[in-house]
Amino acid sequence: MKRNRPLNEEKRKAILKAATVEFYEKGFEGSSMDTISKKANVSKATVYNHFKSKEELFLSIAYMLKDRFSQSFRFEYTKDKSIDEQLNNIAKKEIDFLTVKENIELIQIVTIVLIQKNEIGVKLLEEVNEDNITMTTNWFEQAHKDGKLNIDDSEFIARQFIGMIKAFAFYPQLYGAPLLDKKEQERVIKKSVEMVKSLYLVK
Amino acid sequence: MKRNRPLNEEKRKAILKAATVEFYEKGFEGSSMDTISKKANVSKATVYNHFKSKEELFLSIAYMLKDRFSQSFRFEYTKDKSIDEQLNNIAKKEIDFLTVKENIELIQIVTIVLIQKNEIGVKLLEEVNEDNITMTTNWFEQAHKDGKLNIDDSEFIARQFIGMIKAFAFYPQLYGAPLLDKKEQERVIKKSVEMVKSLYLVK
Amino acid sequence: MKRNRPLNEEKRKAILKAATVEFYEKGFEGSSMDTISKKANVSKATVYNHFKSKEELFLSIAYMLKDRFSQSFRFEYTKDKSIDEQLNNIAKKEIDFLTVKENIELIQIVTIVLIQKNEIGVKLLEEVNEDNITMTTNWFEQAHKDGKLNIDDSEFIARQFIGMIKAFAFYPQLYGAPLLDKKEQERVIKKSVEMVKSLYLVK
Amino acid sequence: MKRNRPLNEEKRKAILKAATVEFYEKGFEGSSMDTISKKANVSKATVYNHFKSKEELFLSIAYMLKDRFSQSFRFEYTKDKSIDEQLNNIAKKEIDFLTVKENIELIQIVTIVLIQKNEIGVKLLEEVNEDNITMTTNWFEQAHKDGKLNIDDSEFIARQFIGMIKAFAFYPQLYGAPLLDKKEQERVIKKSVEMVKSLYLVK
DNA sequence: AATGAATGAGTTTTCATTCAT
DNA sequence: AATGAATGAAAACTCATTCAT
Repeated sequence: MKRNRPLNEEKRKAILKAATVEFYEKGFEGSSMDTISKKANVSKATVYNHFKSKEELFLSIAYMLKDRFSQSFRFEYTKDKSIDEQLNNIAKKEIDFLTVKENIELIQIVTIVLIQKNEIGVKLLEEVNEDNITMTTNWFEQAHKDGKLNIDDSEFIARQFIGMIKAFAFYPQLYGAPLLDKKEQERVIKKSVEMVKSLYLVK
Repeated sequence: MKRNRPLNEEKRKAILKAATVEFYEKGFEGSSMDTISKKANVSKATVYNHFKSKEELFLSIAYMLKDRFSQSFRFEYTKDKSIDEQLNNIAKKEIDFLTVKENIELIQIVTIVLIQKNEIGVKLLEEVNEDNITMTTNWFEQAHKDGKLNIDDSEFIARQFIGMIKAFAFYPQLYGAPLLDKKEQERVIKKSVEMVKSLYLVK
Repeated sequence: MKRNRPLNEEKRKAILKAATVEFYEKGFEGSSMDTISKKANVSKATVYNHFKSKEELFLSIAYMLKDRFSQSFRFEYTKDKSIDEQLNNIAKKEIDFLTVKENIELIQIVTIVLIQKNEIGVKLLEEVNEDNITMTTNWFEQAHKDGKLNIDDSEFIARQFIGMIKAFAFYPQLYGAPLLDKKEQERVIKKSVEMVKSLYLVK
Repeated sequence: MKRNRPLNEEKRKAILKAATVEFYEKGFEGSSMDTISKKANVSKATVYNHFKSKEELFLSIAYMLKDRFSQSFRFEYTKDKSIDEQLNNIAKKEIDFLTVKENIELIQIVTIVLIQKNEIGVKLLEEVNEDNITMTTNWFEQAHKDGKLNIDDSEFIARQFIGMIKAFAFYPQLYGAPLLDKKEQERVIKKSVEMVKSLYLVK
């Protein structure tokens, strides 16, 4: 008469959810398949039916992160909008992503593994970051070509710009600092844009 | 007649060395006292004679980091030198510390633990970071009082300045990027100083 | 195709049996889960699947003792039988329980733990003993009310009566003396009953 | 400059004292030479200089018990005093010994080991008990020869008499019950003597 | 005689994974 | 697909004992 137990796809989701919480709270090594299965209200063997190892379970979560990021961080240079407006948009997109609690948690999870160099997921987080830089680099390059910015090394500027944002909105949070509130977000955006304009804008 | 076996202080050092490597490679949870003792060529019980738990062993290493940092990151505002020169010095000190492989390794070790929120070493790394910011904030405040910089929130500027440096010289390395070479170091210093001057210098 | 290996309930029984022997031979502290699992022909982890700690395993055994005792030591005062007959019955019940080798072993196991004051099982053995005394006290009280025995403190008499029996049939055995044979049992019963009658019977 | 550390014989005593406490609190298996040496404020190696093993240390303590008992439990039948007076004396000696906290503690320590059948000290406690019984048996035999008591099996009576006393003053205490106070002691003595007289005194 | 340091063997317990049903 | 039960391997930590000084 065991009712109320999710089946199939529901079980899969329950496992992923439980695992995310568990990995976030205890890291990869600190988490146990036993606890995960209990939290998901599912037998341990069922976990193994869905994910063939702890590593694969972890990777599934990591890829959720990448997908989520890829979807939210898309933009292209356009002549139709001012440099100021476009820079503001880019900064906003970045910050929006980084001020969602769930995203930071996912990043923390993956970061631990990445730093531990367990090989798992290393490429993954690199990819996320490079997507980020590449996209921004392209934007700066085109702004340069369009004669709006005075730039010699677009990738350096891209890293500088993104770096400034992350310096306030990401790295501290990685170490447990609280997410930025609206006002702080706006200030960071404003200051980052100002910096680029002040240093590189063609007058 | 067992000769050639290091005694006492030497064993302690051997253990610390082995543990540093082990923690670096596998993180706190991933490392085992068994492996550490073997790498140090010492019995497991000896490790426990010197450090009464895995946690204490880890903390001993973590405190080495803090000491090392505290000693190398000291400076004060002076009217005798130009803003430019002083900013260059601060940036250089920061980067010098961050381009020593051993320091980055120690930071990585502590970072994992910090993110895992194992409570161990949480305060420690916070302290290191806050020392850093406080010292720089003070410097900016005094430069402001001295009428050289046009500033409203010194702490924000301090974080912006240190953040810029770390964006190139620390966070990527935390994720496994190679340490900066001399040329790159100089460029980062130059650009960070330029940014501050360009935004806040009183002309 | 591993056949012939007992499953489930059989394993549980095998573990309990092995543990009983082990605890009996070496006491709680002296026994190891390793040895127990080997004796039960079961992996150590299996032992832990069935009993979540050494302590719980021990308690399971201890409670078997209590149940066994509670079931065998029940009686009530009745006017339909003579004092002599009833006292004989009580003594016999007590002695019957104490001349079963398995019972003495269980008591020995629990006794060690009790004396070591490990808290485990302390209450348990107290309960067993108090059941014993309470039941007998009640009997004496009713015999007194019925005008058959001349008694001022029924609990003292109960302890005296049970104490006499145990002095021969329990305490020496606790220290390794052999169980009483039939003849000895009868003599102890006879003498204990005689003592009560001689001291308290209303003539 | 380490002062205040006892030397030589003092160290020996300190070790014995610490060990007694430790064995009492945790039993033989539960105690560790490490803790004992620390409690005695002495190095572990020093403990081994005085007692070549944990077992020997334990035995030294056990023999203290035997000596103490032998010295306090001596008496002989005499025609010069009444049966009543002599029985009272015997019971008193027994109870006096059993109402000294230290003695009970020593007995508890040895009992655990005895029950665990670690072989250590088995003979020892048997000896103590047999001394006890033998001495009392002799007394009863002579009282019988002297025509004062009507007895067929002096050893049985001796066990009955001593058993009655122990039933109140020893076994419960072995299990943690509080020592008897003066009034209780007197009552037990009185009732035990009464029992013997009532059953076996020649009128 | 005394000790600080060292150690091999052992302790309880947990884990990722497999297997029979 | 789902599960209860089983397990080998490894984890952190402790212990009685030895040895060089």
